[in-house]
Amino acid sequence: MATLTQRTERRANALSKERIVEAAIEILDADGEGALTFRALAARLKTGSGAIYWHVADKSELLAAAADQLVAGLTTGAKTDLPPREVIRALALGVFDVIDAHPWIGGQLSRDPWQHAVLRILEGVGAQVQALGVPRPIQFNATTAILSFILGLAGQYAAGARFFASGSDRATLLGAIADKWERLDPVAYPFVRQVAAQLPEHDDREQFLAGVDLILAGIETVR
Amino acid sequence: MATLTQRTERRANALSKERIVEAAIEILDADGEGALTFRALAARLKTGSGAIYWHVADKSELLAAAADQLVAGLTTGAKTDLPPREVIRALALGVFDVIDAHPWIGGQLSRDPWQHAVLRILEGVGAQVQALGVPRPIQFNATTAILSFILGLAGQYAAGARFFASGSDRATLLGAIADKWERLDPVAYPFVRQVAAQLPEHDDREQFLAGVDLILAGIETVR
DNA sequence: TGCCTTATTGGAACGACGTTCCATTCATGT
DNA sequence: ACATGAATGGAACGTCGTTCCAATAAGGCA
Repeated sequence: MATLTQRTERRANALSKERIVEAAIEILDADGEGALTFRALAARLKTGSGAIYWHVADKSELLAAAADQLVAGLTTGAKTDLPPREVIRALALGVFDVIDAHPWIGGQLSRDPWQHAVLRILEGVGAQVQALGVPRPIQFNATTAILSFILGLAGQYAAGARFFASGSDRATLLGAIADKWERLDPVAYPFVRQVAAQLPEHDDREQFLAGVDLILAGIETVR
Repeated sequence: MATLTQRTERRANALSKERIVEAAIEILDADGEGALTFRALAARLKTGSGAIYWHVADKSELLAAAADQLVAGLTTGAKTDLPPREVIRALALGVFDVIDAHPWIGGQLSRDPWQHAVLRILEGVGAQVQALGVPRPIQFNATTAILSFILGLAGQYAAGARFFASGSDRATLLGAIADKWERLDPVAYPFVRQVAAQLPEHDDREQFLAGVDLILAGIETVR
């Protein structure tokens, strides 16, 4: 164990999984998903790409570790003094805000449902579903329904970030899509044409919360 | 227009977007997402990769076209003689089955929510939500809730396909994950530990349908 | 019929990526 | 001091999406 303590300080400014993940998050936040390469990472850490592989198995492990670090900040600080329903809403909104602040997480979460970060969300939601008084046989289904909804939105949000990153501002691009929707065939796409007007002005966060509430309302009908 | 007709037959066995998309789907179905490269596509079509770019802008357009072709088969044959609730269930199950049969579509749908294939699903669900008698202001939110859930599951299913493709059979791998879940810290992960046992034996399709029903139940509370 | 024009083709080449490899460095226990 | 092994850094490999361009082949036109 003395060996272990020494091992972490063998060199000043030693490389470590923590420092690598930290640098990865900085790159991802600053320049998006596409900017995270082992070359860019090595440059930022002033080392070679080979050295990184001594601490991290591959890129997917690195991304999973980066996502887990940010999701952990959500689930460990959860409050339990609120009613379950409110805890779920707060947790879901927390995930939304993390994705909003770090859009690359959206892609990462929806890409691999078995990473630890997703497990944290599953536990956070599941415990509250249980506390909600949902019968045990359907707790799993109810929880994964909420989780799937969250991950679905995560993916959409990440795609949005990729899209809006390219130059023009959000309102203009959404307006362009709304225009396209309005010019669709009225016979084949009546609904899409109708909601096109709401697209540029709708609030993602509000819409997300509405979805969570809808599922919660559904869960309460079987409680 | 004569020119146009001739253009399509200028050469025998001429390359076309249709033939390219068809070949892409064959590769994707046979060997999965990772197998679709322009080199593999060119080899199957007995041409060069450069020629493909004459008919298709880039890989994302190709994937979107492939996904759209399979989703179109679902939404165009939709029945309207059933109650809206049943049409939504049937449509959702249709999407599930397409993803089940072609797991690469799951990744593609969740990666880009603005592709035409997703628009088709949005229209299919939205029209029925409308028919369900949902008040107009919340039709958009209700529809995107269902859509997000479907896309979330799509992403998870695609990840599952990637995972299960690697060697071992599904039951064994799920059992291994369940084992890992059961060995988690009982204080931090009580819920996950409890549902671990259900993991290897649960039916994805049934769980998916349960989620759809949950959201539908929630929608009916605001109808 | 023979040329000319242009859409289309096929494959070489480019730059970037994840990953592997390995000679080198450096703190440590002897 | 010196041998050991963890850790490093950068070259090199194979593959990918994409670009580029010389070669081709099928009309229209003389």
